Amino acid sequence: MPSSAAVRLQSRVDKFEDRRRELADAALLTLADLGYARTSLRTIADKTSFSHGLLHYYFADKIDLITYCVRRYKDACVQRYEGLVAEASTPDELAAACGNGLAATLADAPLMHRLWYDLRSQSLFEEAFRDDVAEIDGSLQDMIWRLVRAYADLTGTQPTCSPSAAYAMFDGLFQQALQRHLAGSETALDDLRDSSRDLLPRLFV
Amino acid sequence: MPSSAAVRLQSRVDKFEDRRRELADAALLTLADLGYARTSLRTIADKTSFSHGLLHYYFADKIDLITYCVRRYKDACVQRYEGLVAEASTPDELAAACGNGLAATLADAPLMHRLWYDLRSQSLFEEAFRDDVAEIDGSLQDMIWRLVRAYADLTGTQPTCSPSAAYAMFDGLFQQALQRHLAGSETALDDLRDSSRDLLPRLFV
DNA sequence: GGAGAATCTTGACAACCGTCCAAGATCGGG
DNA sequence: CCCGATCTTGGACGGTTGTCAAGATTCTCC
Repeated sequence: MPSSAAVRLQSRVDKFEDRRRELADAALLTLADLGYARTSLRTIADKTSFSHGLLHYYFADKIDLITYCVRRYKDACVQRYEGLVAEASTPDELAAACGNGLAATLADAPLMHRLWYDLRSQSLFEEAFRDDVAEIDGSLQDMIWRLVRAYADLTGTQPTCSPSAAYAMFDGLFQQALQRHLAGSETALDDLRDSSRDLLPRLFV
Repeated sequence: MPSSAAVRLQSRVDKFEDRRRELADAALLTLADLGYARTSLRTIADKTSFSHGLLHYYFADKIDLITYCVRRYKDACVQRYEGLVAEASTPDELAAACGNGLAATLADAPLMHRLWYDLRSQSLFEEAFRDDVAEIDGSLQDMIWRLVRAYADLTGTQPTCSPSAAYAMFDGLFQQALQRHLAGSETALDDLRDSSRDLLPRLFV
């Protein structure tokens, strides 16, 4: 049983963490709208009801804030996608679910994905982003690889490419679809659905 | 035969264009080093021997400068890659040349490619970049598709994916390799070589 | 209920940005 | 050689940024 001091400490930490989440969720809207480079702590504060000092009270700096935001979102994203893909019982069903899942994920919150790619690009320049980006990339790669292995189980065959290559190709399709979708293309989502459905079997030849 | 006035005008325009190129090439070094968001016209001026006013004399604004720079580089890049791939006479040779070419391109100037991906990400937020990015993307997609068709000719088969999907997948591999290469991975180049060599035949099943 | 810690607001600060401009340097044709 | 066009410089301006600290407010616990 924890001491009462420990309980107090815990609840204080929880409260701090809750508030962080609250601020992050509010900030995420502005961040997703304007992107990393164009968003200042002041802009975020103006668009919410918080003061700019408060953000600095809960987050060490801009980098701390944005990585917290994106990490939070991507976790939810992976979890959601896993659900969409879990039910397939034949290879074709799984391939279709893969395409549908990616298209649905993209359609659901394109601006969030845009922010993710923004953050990943920034990490190529800003050392401070690298670790968090690598971790998110890793979780996405795992997500894709679970999909590939599920397909392998259903077909009784073995994939002929590495996990990172599989992730890279799906990611390329997804990123291009996002780009076209945001540019107003009507067919971007359907193309993503088709091309990612077709990609899955290609990984086994 | 042009009038003497026209000759003078022409030479003046040429001179202006030459100077633009000269400034752009100098700016490109700093831009590739720091990325779009972190680079100001003043920083560029400091790192070169030009004044910041001069940059503004030859380029309307920062966007004008950076798009000019990247477009200039990517043109050279496409031309170079085409040469590397032109000589293959069997499907396997072509696939190998494809992988070697991409790896060589990446190894040659990773910072330039980093800048390109930075620019492309910014274009998702900044309307002003869209047209130039779309044009560069188009030329890269054409480059890849010429490769795919050459492979089709050598094998006597037909590709089973769209030009944009083919480009997206190669681009995904390339981007991931860049990311890992810059993070210090020893195997990134070899992995790119292998995975892109393997990708080519996958597009025909 | 009041002392002390926490949460939050507000304003100030220096640094930096893109832009613009006036004045000096340089060049080229007459 | 000189004059006007072109090129280049460097500084001034208004605006924005991240950071910080001092004070106001709220909460917690005795």
